[in-house]
Amino acid sequence: MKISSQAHYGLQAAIILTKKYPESVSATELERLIGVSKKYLERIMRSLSNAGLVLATRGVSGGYALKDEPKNISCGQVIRTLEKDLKIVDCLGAPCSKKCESLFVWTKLYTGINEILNSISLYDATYNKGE
Amino acid sequence: MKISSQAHYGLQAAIILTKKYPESVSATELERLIGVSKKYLERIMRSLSNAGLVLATRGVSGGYALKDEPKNISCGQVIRTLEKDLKIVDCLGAPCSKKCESLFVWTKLYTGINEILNSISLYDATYNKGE
DNA sequence: GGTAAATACTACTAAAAAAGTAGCAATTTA
DNA sequence: TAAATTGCTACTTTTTTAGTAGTATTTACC
Repeated sequence: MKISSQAHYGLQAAIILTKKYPESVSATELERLIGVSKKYLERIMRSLSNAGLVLATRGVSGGYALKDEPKNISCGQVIRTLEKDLKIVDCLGAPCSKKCESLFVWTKLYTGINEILNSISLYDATYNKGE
Repeated sequence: MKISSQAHYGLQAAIILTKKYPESVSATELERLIGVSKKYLERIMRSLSNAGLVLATRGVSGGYALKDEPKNISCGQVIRTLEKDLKIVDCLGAPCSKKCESLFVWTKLYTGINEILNSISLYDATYNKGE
């Protein structure tokens, strides 16, 4: 029940992009700000780019920028992209062989987690911390 | 962000104990019902017993029984016991070295997960599935 | 046109965590 | 005393995660 380092770094990066929005930020700069290898961050950012949340620009003075306003992107979108859709148990899609009686609980938990993360926009995560 | 097999099996077992409450159920019978090795279940049940949620009785005709009424035990208690307190990121207790800006989100998520699981009693998990 | 700075992609390795097994000890009932 | 049960601990195997490395491609600027 741990958040992966990719989701952790990815959300940090998204918050950084929020602060710079609509400018773009290179992996080199993210490395400096977050303290993780550029190569690893590149892969994370590429996932966010493939998911359509981030716009990647190549070449000198390129980098990564949010593709939409920070109020229109949720933390859920970022985290689901980097965390295998947050399926907390395998039997959420296909029920356990041994008619898993606890499915009700996992479903409620899964739904709740998604609601929470969908309700926090990147803007909120960045600026409304006191709320 | 996966639930561990221990928490999964443990909740299934707790639901079985709920159905039999206040009778006790042996690991051998749990093995038959859940389809996982008795030895593994013993360890899981021992954790629940050590946590004070389950009463373990040794000897012939012994087994495991809920220590309190199913309405008074929450799924949160069961799952926190088997899932290292659900601390989804390490920096929940001690903040990241790199002043982790995403902590706000993880805190909200952590709180929400606990609220959900605390709000579902074993009774609910067993009988109120339609709700 | 060349060079430097940037992302894209894939394959690989190493470390950590989780899952599950095995064996023996202790307890209890009959 | 025997059988059925939980208690404990150490071990092994498997899976997952984390992180690295190398090469290709694109772009801006001189």
